[in-house]
Formats: sequence, structure tokens, C-alpha cells
Amino acid sequence: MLSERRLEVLRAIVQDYVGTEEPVGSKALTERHKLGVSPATVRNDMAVLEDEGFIAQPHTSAGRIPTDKGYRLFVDKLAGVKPLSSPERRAIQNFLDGAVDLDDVVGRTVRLLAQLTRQVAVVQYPSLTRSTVRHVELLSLAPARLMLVLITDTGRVEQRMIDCPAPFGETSLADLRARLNSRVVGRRFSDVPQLVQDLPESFESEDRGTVSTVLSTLLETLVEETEERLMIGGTSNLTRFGHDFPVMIRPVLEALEEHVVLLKLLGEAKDSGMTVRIGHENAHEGLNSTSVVAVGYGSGDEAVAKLGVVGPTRMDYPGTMGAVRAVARYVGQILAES
Amino acid sequence: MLSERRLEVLRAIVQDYVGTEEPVGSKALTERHKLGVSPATVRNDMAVLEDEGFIAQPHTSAGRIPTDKGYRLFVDKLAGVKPLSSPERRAIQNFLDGAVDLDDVVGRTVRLLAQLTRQVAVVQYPSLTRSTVRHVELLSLAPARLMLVLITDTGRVEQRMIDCPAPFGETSLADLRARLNSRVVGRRFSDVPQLVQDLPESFESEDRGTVSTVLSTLLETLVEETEERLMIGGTSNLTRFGHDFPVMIRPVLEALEEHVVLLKLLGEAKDSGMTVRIGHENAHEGLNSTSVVAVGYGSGDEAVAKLGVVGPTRMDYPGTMGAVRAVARYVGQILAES
DNA sequence: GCTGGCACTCGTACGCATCGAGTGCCAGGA
DNA sequence: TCCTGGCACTCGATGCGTACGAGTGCCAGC
Repeated sequence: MLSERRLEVLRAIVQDYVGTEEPVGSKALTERHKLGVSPATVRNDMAVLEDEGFIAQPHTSAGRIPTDKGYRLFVDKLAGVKPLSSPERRAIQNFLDGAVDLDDVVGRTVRLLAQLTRQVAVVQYPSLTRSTVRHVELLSLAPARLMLVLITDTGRVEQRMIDCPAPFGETSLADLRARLNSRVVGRRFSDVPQLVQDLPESFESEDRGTVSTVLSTLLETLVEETEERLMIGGTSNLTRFGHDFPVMIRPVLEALEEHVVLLKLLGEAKDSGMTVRIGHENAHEGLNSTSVVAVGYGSGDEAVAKLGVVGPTRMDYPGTMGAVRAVARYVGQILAES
Repeated sequence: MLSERRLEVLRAIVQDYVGTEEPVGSKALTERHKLGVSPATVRNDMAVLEDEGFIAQPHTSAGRIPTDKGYRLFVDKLAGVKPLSSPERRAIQNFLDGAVDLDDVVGRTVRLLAQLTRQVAVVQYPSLTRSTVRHVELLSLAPARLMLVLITDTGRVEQRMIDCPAPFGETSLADLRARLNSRVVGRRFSDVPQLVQDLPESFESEDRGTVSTVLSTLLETLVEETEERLMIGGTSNLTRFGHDFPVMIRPVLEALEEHVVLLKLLGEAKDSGMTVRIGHENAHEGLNSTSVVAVGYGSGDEAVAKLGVVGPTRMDYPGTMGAVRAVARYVGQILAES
């Protein structure tokens, strides 16, 4: 096991490297941190840390930089989560309070997160798997053409066109609308299928075809809506990647365009608490030199979606984690209010 | 005026530079193009072209590269629009045909355009200034709480919550819904305000407050909806910018994040025909080393929105213009069908 | 177990010479 | 008048050798 001081040395290395972006040597370390020992001692400690795989040298006669494993230890044992200052908290709240609809909430969240962390922000739209139906509306556009509008409790609205197999009267329509709503409003998406299963039977045989069509469209929409969406922002922060950024940035930009990859990435994060994936811990190859800090957020106790940032492994973990957590909290509040 | 041959030399320079990304010299030119004259003659021509400001030397004793003015001449006089091959056209159509809703159409268009041009694609959502109302729906969520749903002919749906000043009966609601729809359905957004102006007067005095609230919310929504939205894709193509890309990419990424800037940029493009803005012709400073190829698209004769690509000034103009035009056409078709 | 001392490594910076693509200019020829 | 071949010149790129110095590992001594 590593002694207290060696951990202290590792912490100092991580902090300095994150700050200066340059390999840090034993002398500089003792100067910038009061470790109470001489450079020679630090050198010995560094040799041990290197043996254990926490730090590495880019080349023989250079300082050390933390490895992914080093950052992992730093995040797990050595670093706390740095809370935001209260002006920052107020700024977050003010900024998010101005949002007018769901798109706006997500959009503002992305911008906020990118600005606070100076990294790439990724925000997943509130997932609908746990959403409930607020209202289902049926409109008649033409004798045999309906429009289905689904409104969820997270404020999303989806509409679908339906071509009916047979003309459908205004009274039948009102009837269907009323029965449908009385059954599904307030229910979870996942419960809807069995709740409406027997609806067609209670209609006249001439209307059953249409009712079935409507129902299957509704169910389809529910499934589709469960597909998750993302918003991304702050990509220009990728330029702060460091000197080697021309090489790194390409695969990262590519990964960011593949929303499927990002969704999977966020999906792997724990539902509660914060998840930090460092470098090669990320399955996707393009993100092997980045770290992802993600956290769930939601309007109630349950997380309805995730948000996070993507940045170089050499990032300010405590600060980033603080910002991500704070933003997630406030977004949750905003969603709960609306 | 420039002689025929000098224009030919300029064309050759642009083509070679676009291909090789390196300053092109007189000897290389005569070897790769059959100009029928010797390098020395070409040198003289190049000297003239340089005097006129169409080409420049990065440093003495280097080849020439086209200036913005040179590209401008090339685009205006020397280059056609390269039509796509028919397999490409078929691929476009197939890909776009699979779209299920408006978001999907725009999303697919962005990906398609980015892939075809290997540049950053920007697609504006169909604008609603010329859109018409397909349906307005009013739902009662609570005694004094309504939901307004607006459906447009471009397939967009927007909803707003309304807190009524006074409880609003189910009959009044049905009445308002019916009258509202009979007046505005099929009408353009811009015509709506005067069409509903006198509606409150025809209601009982106790309901007038609510009717007014509903109407003002509707008008607000129409205005807000006219605000334009964008989708962007293919940012990873920025890495193909060339050797100096680390410097260039930053401001470009920043500009791409400012949708307002991009919307203004697209807005400046001509409604019909293609607009090419080269380098410093772009007002936004961050885009001074990029060219923007934009074109309007629409479901009918009128352009309802614009789309385009952003790339290095050193781009394949004929090919890019061809792709942009073709995509715009097919998107227009898709929109017209739906 | 910590410290100072010391030899060693190796990447970086700098100066210098070389190379060659490309140029401008000029005199001669169609 | 316009084109061409020839020629001297420019200047960035490339390569090499040297000096420098930050940083290391190791060791003897406290």
C-alpha cells in the first residue's frame, strides 16, 4: 500500500500537471508544495508511483505525468468535489429560470455546462421510459385522416398522422378521445399497452379497424419517443486540449457526432451519484484520451436522464464534478417546477 | 482585362491548389495542364495575376496561392456547377425518403450534406414566416388551466400552458376552439393577428379575459416559432482544414456554436440561386478563412429556409455547389410530399 | 528512512551549411 | 508584340553538430 506521503505526491503531480500541462519534476514539486521532504525523497516516491503504474515519463529525462490509473486514484481517494461559489450558483439558477420550454431548458443547460467547465457539454433529453402521459388528443383533419397528439409530463409533444381504414365519425372520435384519456392520463408509458388492449372491443365493429390503427400508432409513438436524444455544446473548448490537440480532436469530434455512442456512454453511468470515466475506461476508442464526467438528473427522486461533460483526461476533476453536479441539481428543480 | 490564357492559368492554379494544398509554381502548372506555353510565359501571366490581386505568394520564392478575389473570379466565371453522378442522386433520394418526421428530415439532410461535401453542413429548419396553420387545439388540463397546441403545415407542433384569469367552461372551450380554427386554419402566420382581433368581443364578458389570454399566447407562439432554428453536422470535417488548422479551427467552432451568427449568414444568401461567400466576404470574423455555400430550399416555388456548407476557402467549389444544390432540391421534394 | 551529491540521459534550442523550388529579368527569336 | 530559354537570385525547408539544462537514478552518509 502507498504511504500517506506518496499519495500526497501523486496529488501534487496531478494538480501541477493539470495546471501547467507539462511533465512535472521532483524539484518543481518540492518548490510548489510544502511536502516537507527533499527532491531526492520525492524522486524515490515517484519511482515507486511509476512502478505501480500511477505515473509515467514521456521520455527518460523528463518529468512525470499521471496515467489513467493515477487519475483514477486521484478521483477516488484524493479529490473531493469542489462546490461552486454562491454567485455561480445564483447565476446558474437565474440562467435556467429564463427557459420557456423543454428545448430551451436543455439548450440552456448545455451552454451553461460548457461555459462553467470550459469543456464539451452533453445533455440527454429527459427520458420518457418513466414519463407519464399528460394528455392524448385526437383531431380529425379529413374524413379518414386523423392526427394524434401526445403530450407528456416532461413537456414534450409529439404528433402523428393516421390514415384510417374507414371514415370515422365525430362522435366516435370524441368517444375514443375521452376513453383513451381516462385510461392513460397520468400513467407511465410502459403501462399504456395493457391499459388500452381491450379498447377496440367496446366499439362498433365498423370503427374497430380505426381504433386499432390509432392505438398501434400511439404505442409506436411511445416506443419511438423512448429513443433518446442529446444536445451537445462547447465543442470549441476542444481547442484547449493541449499541444497535441490536432491529433486528438479528430476522433473526439467524430465520437461526438455519433449520438448513439454518447448515449451508450451516458447510459453506462450510474443512475445516482457521479460517474467519472477516465481515458481508456471509455469503451469508445475515439474517447480514449478523454474523460467523461456524467450524472443523472431528474425532476423527482428518480433520474430521468443524464448529463455530463467530455474533456481531456488532464482536467480539473474536482471543479468539473462540482459544476456537473450543481447543474444537474438545478435542472432537476426546473423540471420539477414546470 | 485578363486574356483568355491568363484566366486559364488562374483556373489551373485554383484546381491544383485545391488538390494539393500547396503553393503551385509555374513549372508544375505547365506539367499538369496542357496550356501550350512555357513556364516562363506562365510566370509572366502569374505576375500579372498577382498585380491584379487574384493570387499571392506566401513568401518570396514560393509558388502562388489564390486570394479570396481569385476564388471569387473562379467561382463567377471559370467554374461550373458539377452535377452529381446518378448513383449519388439515387443515394440521396433513398436516404432522405426514409425520414419519418421533420426533425428526421433535417437530421438526415445534415448528415447527407456533410458526407457528400466532406465539410460542415448547416441546415435551417423550414421557416414559419410563410407557413400556415394546420390546426389549433385547446385542451383543458384543470379548471383554470389550458394547453394550447399549434400544428403547422410543415409538421411542427408547439404547445404552451395557459393560466386563465377565470375558470373556463367546457362549452366555451369548444366554442373558442371551433371559432379559432375556422378563422385561422390554412392561413399564414402573418395574417393571423388581424383575423382573430375581434374574437373576444363575441364572447360573454366573463370569458373575455381568458379568450384574450389565449389569443395573446397564440400570437406569441407564432412569433417565437418564426425564430429560426438550425442543425449542424460534420464538424469533424474541420480537421481536413489543412496544415494551419489548429489556428483556424477555434474561431470556426465558436462561430458554429453561435446559431445567431449562422442564421444571419444564411439569411444574407439569396433566396433563389446559390450564394457563395468567400473568406473575408463573410462578415463574421471567425469565418474569414472559410467559404460558405448556401442555397434556399422549399416545398414549393418559394424558399422556406436555407441550407449550406462551411469549409475552407480552399474547397472544391464546383463539387460542393453541385452537392448543395442537389440536396436542396431533394429536400424540397420530400417536404412537398409530406 | 531521509538527504546531498554526482554522473548520466536525452529532448530542445541554436547556429550553420546545403539544397532546391520558384522567381524575376533579359536577350533572342517567331 | 509576344513567347521562350537561360541565368542569377531568394529564401524557406532540411539536416547536422553542439551546447544546454531539466530531470533522473544511484549511492554514501547521517
